[in-house]
Amino acid sequence: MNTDFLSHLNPSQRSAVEHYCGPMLVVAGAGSGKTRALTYRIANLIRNHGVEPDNILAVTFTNKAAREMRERIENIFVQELAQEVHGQRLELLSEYDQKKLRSRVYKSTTKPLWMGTFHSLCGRILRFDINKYQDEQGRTWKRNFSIFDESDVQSIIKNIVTKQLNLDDKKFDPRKIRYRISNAKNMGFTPQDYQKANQGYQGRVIAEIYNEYQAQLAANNALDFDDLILIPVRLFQQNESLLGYWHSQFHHILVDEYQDTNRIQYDLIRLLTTNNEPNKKYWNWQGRSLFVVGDADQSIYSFRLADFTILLDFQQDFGDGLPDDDTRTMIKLEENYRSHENILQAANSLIENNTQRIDKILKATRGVGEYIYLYKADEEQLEARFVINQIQHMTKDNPELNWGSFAILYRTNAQSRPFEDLLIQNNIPYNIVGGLKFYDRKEIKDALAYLRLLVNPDDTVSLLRIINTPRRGIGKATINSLVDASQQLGVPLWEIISDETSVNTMSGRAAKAVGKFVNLIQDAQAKLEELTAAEILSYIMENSGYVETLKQQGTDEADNRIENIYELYNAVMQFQEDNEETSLEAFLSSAALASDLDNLEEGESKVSLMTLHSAKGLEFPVVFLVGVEQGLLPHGRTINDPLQLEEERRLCYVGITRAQEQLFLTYTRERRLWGSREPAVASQFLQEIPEDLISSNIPYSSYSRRRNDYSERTISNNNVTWQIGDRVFHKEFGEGEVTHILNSGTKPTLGIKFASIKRTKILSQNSEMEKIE
DNA sequence: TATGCGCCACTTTTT
DNA sequence: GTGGCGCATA
Repeated sequence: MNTDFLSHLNPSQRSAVEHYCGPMLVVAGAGSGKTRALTYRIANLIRNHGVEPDNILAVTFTNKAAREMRERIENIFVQELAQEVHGQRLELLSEYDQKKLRSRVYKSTTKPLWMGTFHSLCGRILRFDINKYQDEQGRTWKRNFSIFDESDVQSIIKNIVTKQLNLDDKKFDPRKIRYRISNAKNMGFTPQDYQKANQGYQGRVIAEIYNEYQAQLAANNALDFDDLILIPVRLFQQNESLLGYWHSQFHHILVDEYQDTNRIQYDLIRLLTTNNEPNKKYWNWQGRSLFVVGDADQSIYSFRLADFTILLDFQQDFGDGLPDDDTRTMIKLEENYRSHENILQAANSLIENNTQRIDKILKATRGVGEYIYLYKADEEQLEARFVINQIQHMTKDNPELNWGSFAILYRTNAQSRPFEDLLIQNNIPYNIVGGLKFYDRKEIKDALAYLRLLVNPDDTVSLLRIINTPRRGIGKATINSLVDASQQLGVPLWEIISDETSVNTMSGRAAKAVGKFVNLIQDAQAKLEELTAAEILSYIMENSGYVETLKQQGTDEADNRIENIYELYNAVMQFQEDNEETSLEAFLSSAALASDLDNLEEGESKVSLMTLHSAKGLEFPVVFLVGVEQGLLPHGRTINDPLQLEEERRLCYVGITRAQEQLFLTYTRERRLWGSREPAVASQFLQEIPEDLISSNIPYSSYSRRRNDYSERTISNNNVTWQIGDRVFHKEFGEGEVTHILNSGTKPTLGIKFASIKRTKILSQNSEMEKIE
């Protein structure tokens, strides 16, 4: 058995990769090579244990991560095949031979893998089996279901609140209700469950809205994001033989970013792993494994009910039934291959302030590196000016850096604007993740609505979106009477308008317009079999007059929209090239689940701008973490809740650990919020980073300024006065010397160098330590 | 029936 | 500062 390809893994990575059957938790710190462990594990299962690729289920956090992992696995096998078939390295082969080998590996190995996000994988399962599902009210769905996006969902809920139930949308804010419903689904609650758990008027009303919302989803033959996971779980709970089928399909299950799974995702994994085995500890691991990778310190999605205690409980949940031995079912990866030591020390010191964590320390492998630079700007425009200046100078002086080496990370999307403005002014190419997504643009949503309607005529939301777009003389009055008819008969709107007798009851002009629209859709539907998805798109955009109407407008905006539609056409073409399953339906699913991050191309020479959440899993040579201020990071909404504050700290930790070579932290004196200027205060997190790691002598800046704003010489608390140089005795760490005094937060804090530990400790003064006089 | 203007709330993070 | 929505007007 050839295991050569595992030779460049470190011992911990290697034992994770070579673990065969049974449960395994890999606690993988930032930059410790967890993606590598996952990819090599999958390759190893196939290569050395003869596991069939389609018996492997691998859950990633983004579509992009899935794509990258697939490529990496493909490379491993293609390289090996090159040796085997041609006796030389892949790079030395002709392009034709390389392509041939790739396509062989793709067909036999990477394509059959079940790899993707929870949402995309569940979507795939539902395309097979959703017709077997019935909810507690007897509602059913068909396999050509639509996936509604957030704005579709918002407008449905708003409509239920204000129109159907005549409620005050101040008291019942549709956004908040949407959030409640989403949470309920992520807990696995039906409307009835929700009402049981939330007694009283509020609970009753929300349960009623939730119920009506479900009814409308069913009427549209549509699902929301949460349903994609909730419905498979319910389906598996109600249909034993179906669960049995999928359980025996997936022999080896891998879950990345396990700290950010929520209850319903956990339920799904548990069902698939154990076949709904009631025993608390699952034991039947013959030929099976569950391999999860995560880092509780990087759990940043609790707002969508991610719960890192699921990770902490893994060994209890999936113990192998043998006497407890932590090391058999857990491996820690603590060696960091990404960042310089200064950066890691800053990250370690920061995260040590959290109480909710497994103790884990990142060990540096890459040398000390430069100081972390801290910069205070007068206001956010100057903060942006500073960052862009640094980027320009650094690229000029360091040939190894290009625009793609830099990332600007922030807490909220709204902070991106000043950076974007300056990047545009200075002709610096950039990629921004978030903001207005491609698939959220009006013209793209319109085009997709046409396509959705073709595939799923029950999708009334899409139908209403485009029935009079472009204008074709079907006015409000006409639409209202048709909608009334469909509601009275309990029949989808499309059935009403495509039925001749009901159209005949309308005025001649309206009837003619509706008839023409129905013909347009039916003609396109008739072509679904013979034309490709891309051809259908261009057919419908042409024959509906959509593009023509834009052309007539002749404005820049209209031209832009036309270009975006071509862009969509290109996206469909690309999809057809990349995937075996090229149906319109498959394209629509992937478009609905596409995230902005998926378009971020690595290797492009562009500065990256994104939120800290989006940056998870990425790395950059130079990182600017901007807006490190109280109210922003930690965010103002979290400051009063200790648990949420810890999550903000983890978010800051994620930001810091993205940096490979160089980290800049910036904040401002004053920031514009909703038009008015507000004074800003340095983030409390800055005080948790040892001062000797930080410098304010910024390399390329005339703005450099001494950093003494929050460093005092003495501090008094509980009648004890501390100054730098004082000796202390600490219960746990022993003797040490005060090296820093930090005094701008709520609690006075000391930096202390203990003889017993290498790093400077940042501690608030408490009973655990005494001053030695 | 289409357009345009003014008002409101909005900013936490996303598959 | 801005995007979506409702109302008034031609």
